[in-house]
Amino acid sequence: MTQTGFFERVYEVVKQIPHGRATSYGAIARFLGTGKSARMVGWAMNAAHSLPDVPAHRVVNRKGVLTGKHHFPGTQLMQQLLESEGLEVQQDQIVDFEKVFWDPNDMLIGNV
DNA sequence: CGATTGACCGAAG
DNA sequence: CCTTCGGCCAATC
Repeated sequence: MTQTGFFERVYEVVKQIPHGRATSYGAIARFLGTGKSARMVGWAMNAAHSLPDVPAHRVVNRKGVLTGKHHFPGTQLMQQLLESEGLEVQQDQIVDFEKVFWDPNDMLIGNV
């Protein structure tokens, strides 16, 4: 373990996302310190396909748009998953995203 | 090993 | 609103 790789860190963060919340790639990237390399988070998600504990559907882009829904099986699966968690999704975009937005740092704050 | 791509972000035109 | 560019890093071709 050790020195958790970049991907593992992303997984850990994504797995900590509270139920009914969502975060953005950039937020995670920034939290990990990668900041500008938010793309790597996206790549991590791609690899996360094998991980059952990585709710990629809770990870959206900065605007709260379900950019990665195309990577999910089906067509509305991602949206349905979010709606299943009490979120509102319209036109591939999370409603009141700023209200459901969960910052990884909040995880630390709540732990204190 | 070089070039391309990718579930992004932000700024600029 | 749309396109272009820079950045950052890893995986793939």
